[in-house]
Amino acid sequence: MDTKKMAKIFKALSNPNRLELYLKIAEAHEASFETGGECSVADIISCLNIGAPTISHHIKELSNADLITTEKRGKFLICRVNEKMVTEVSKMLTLQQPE
Amino acid sequence: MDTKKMAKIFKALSNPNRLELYLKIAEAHEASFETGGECSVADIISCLNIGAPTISHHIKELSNADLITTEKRGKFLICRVNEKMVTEVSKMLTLQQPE
DNA sequence: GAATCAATTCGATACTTATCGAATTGTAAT
DNA sequence: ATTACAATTCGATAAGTATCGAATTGATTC
Repeated sequence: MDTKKMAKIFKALSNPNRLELYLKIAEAHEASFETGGECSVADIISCLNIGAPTISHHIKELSNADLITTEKRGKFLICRVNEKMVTEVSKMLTLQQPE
Repeated sequence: MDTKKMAKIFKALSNPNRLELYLKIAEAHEASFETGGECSVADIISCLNIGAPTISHHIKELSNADLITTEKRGKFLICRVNEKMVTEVSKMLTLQQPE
């Protein structure tokens, strides 16, 4: 991964509200027994105190950085973490060699 | 670590030039046999194509986010990665439990 | 098809910030 | 003390962005 792409990923996580979005999605991913590993935008809106347009914008940034994937299901937009990307970034941060 | 602090760390890495600064310092850290694990601001200036004032600013941001530590030695400012912080962030990113 | 709810788009605003050149401080060498 | 070099501070500018309210699209239900 080049540094430009890497910087984009960190930028996506650099806003406190957006980071909370990511963490919420990541928590749903961890608690996959209860949640199925997924999390709708509506869930996020109801638990964070910011407007829907802003959240929509943030979701797009996370998705654009390939940190999450999204899937439209009926009225809802379902979000999941892109586990592969996240672990890759985590390793680059600590300069670990890819396997 | 709270999300605000975490966001600050990611913000520090969200600028491509600043990320290159960090990676340069981190590489010196890895290659500690040759470099002693350290890296001066002068080194960085000579290998990146941006002005000294900008670099000074970036160094301060990295340091402010506790990603690096600095130490004045003679005319030079010596930078090192704060390994502890980096591994902690890396774990939070992937939601690993602290040990 | 009217009403409802999820989500997005649009336009505007206020705020932040990356970068620069010029000037300054601080340290070391001559 | 003068010169030289490392780094910082200052002031300015241009670009980016987080957020909002209003309006819109798209899907579901009645």
